[in-house]
Amino acid sequence: MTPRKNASAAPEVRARRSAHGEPAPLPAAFYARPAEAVARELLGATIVSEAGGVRVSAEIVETEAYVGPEDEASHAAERFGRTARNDAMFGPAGTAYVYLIYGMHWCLNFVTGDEGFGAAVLVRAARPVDGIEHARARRPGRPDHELMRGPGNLARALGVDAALNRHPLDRPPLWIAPGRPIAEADVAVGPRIGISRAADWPLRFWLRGDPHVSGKS
DNA sequence: GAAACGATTATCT
DNA sequence: GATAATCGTTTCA
Repeated sequence: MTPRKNASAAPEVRARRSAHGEPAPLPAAFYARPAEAVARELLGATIVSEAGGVRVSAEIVETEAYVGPEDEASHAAERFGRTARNDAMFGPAGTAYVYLIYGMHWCLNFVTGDEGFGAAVLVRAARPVDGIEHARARRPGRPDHELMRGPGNLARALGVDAALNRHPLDRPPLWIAPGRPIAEADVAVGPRIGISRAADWPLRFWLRGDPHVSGKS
């Protein structure tokens, strides 16, 4: 059987700026492509969160792609179908999918591909840029390079929880702006972390050698 | 219904 | 390296 086609149109994404000098958010078209391409290109992009009324921004340094119904490690794998938990993953590209793992940690994902397809990018780690004092307050006792290291920690430091499930990622209180371009030589690719099925698929992307990346230090 | 598990993290030995 | 924390979802009877 032929797998359903994911969207593949490559949008022209330029870092336009608003009148206030801030980069315009990435448009929905950026996300309406295969999850692995979006995951790679999100490296170096900026997350801005105003959740909780305080502003925190960070540069994405680690992502994972969950590529569609054939991906057995995905919450949107074919054997699950569309359920109450994973429903947001089938929503429009460029919206958030936020879920609770191990009963205590929120994980932030960006929905990719065609609406109804079921793919997303998990944001695993970032480097705090602005509002780091607020991130420290949410992660007391942690050194700065661990504030957003790991998906649960990142969500905590940014104030992300279920209230942001399905939120469009081009507007407050949570949006993504283009960041610095990352050369291919600085990008590492390998298997995803913490999964048992499709454990060898190389769908994790990170900045080589960056101390804010999760995993072994 | 009941039991097991999970896209994790912190802490203990 | 091993394990507790903690709860919604999934799996099994």
